[in-house]
Amino acid sequence: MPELASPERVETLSDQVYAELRKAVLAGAFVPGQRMTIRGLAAEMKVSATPAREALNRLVAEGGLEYGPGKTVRVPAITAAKLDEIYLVRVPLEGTAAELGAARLGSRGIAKLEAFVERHAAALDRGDFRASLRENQGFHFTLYGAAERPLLMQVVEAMWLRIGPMMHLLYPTFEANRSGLRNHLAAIEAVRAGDGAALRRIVEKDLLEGRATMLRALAGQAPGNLGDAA
Amino acid sequence: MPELASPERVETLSDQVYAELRKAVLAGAFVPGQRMTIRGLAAEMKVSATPAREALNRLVAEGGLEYGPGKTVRVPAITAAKLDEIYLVRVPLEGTAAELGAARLGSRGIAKLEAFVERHAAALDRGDFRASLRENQGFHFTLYGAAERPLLMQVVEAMWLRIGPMMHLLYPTFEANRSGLRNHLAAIEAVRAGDGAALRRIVEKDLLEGRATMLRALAGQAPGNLGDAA
DNA sequence: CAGTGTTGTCTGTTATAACAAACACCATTG
DNA sequence: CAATGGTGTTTGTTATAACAGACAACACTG
Repeated sequence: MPELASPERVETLSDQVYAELRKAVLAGAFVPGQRMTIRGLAAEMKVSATPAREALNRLVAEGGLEYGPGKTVRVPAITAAKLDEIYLVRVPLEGTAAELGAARLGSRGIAKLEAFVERHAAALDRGDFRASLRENQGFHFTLYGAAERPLLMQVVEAMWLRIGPMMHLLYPTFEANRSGLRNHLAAIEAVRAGDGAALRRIVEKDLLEGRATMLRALAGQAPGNLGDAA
Repeated sequence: MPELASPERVETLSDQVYAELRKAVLAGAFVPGQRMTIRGLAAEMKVSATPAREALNRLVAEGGLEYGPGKTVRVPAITAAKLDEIYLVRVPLEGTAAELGAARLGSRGIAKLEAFVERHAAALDRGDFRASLRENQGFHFTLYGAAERPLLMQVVEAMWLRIGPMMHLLYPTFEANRSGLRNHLAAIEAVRAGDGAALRRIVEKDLLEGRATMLRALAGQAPGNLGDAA
């Protein structure tokens, strides 16, 4: 037996299209209201309609995309109510994930968190917004991932997927990002101190500040909202 | 214009198969470890492979089914760790949903809850286990649904979907169901009193008692577990 | 009798074609 | 010039066929 590599797990075309699409949504690559077509996606990814359709439907089932009028698929529009609801779920779950994760992060894990904070700061310094989002995301997911609770993680990721398209709202607000950075530093301190309750409070604060920033941006610059509110 | 009926919302075959399958999983109609094939489902529902495959994949994306070795689809197996994780999510979210729902239930809503409790009791009295599960589910979903938070509801439903296949574990334990009934009565009292905090505590108690019952049943009668733990 | 190779069936995957509905555009008509 | 009709294109939906891999059974061979 020359190779021990995974005997299962064949990456199907559907999986690849889905993964690509998901990554794009998570990174905020699409603007809310944007319509996506099966054949359009298929052509772009050089596959037939079947895998494209499947990837689209899978993402809709997960909540990253939604059905518009008829059966067109589009990037969900933003409303304050939806944003509130997302945080209604995020706050308790990510608080829990952080607490559980902190207990399992070794010094190795803490070092990874510090590296994320460092790159996050650097990205902000050079004004690279996309990179700062990526590092922010990496920090959170590393912390939560240490909890090794796949279901919890899956639900949290589903929430981030919905937040993705809202990210473009934050482009102008670098101060909020700076504040997030400070929260991350405080979180690392709490992890070091082994103070789970404090960590939860800090994570909640971090999330709620982000929520406030988004709500402000939403109220400010989106009187004519993109996409339908349905 | 002779008819004002919904001009959108065409129920596709995929939707129908999906809805049917989802209902079955939620009702605990499948035993964990059971394998399902695309063509088998297609034949049973008298459709071609395409809608069957789509329904299956949609349910997998939602977490109600899972991929086994290769790419076979099966009903997820039960482990204590998974059960714990489900409740890690359920407890805070359903507590929140209950609190929000209670504030919006009118006397009309309270009457509906009472009706569920009454039918629940009747089902237990005549030993109709399936009906008792249905009434229990109806009680919870009515309470949560009043909150009118579709996203919160969606996440909660996804959790119930995973619990569905475990329901058969509870067949013998009618006492636990009786206890659940008492919790529901207490919940109605808390709703009447407008005491959200108390309601949350009662809901949490209800859930954790159910969790304990399931863990006990799992430890007792499943040394040789069905399906793979993967 | 044990082992091995072959074959047939069943699996999911993917591309494709036929279909109906929705939509937009454009020409024709009032 | 405005309204209306038709037409062609694009949409998602579904069935189907071709395909490759997995698996089991069975027969053949040692």
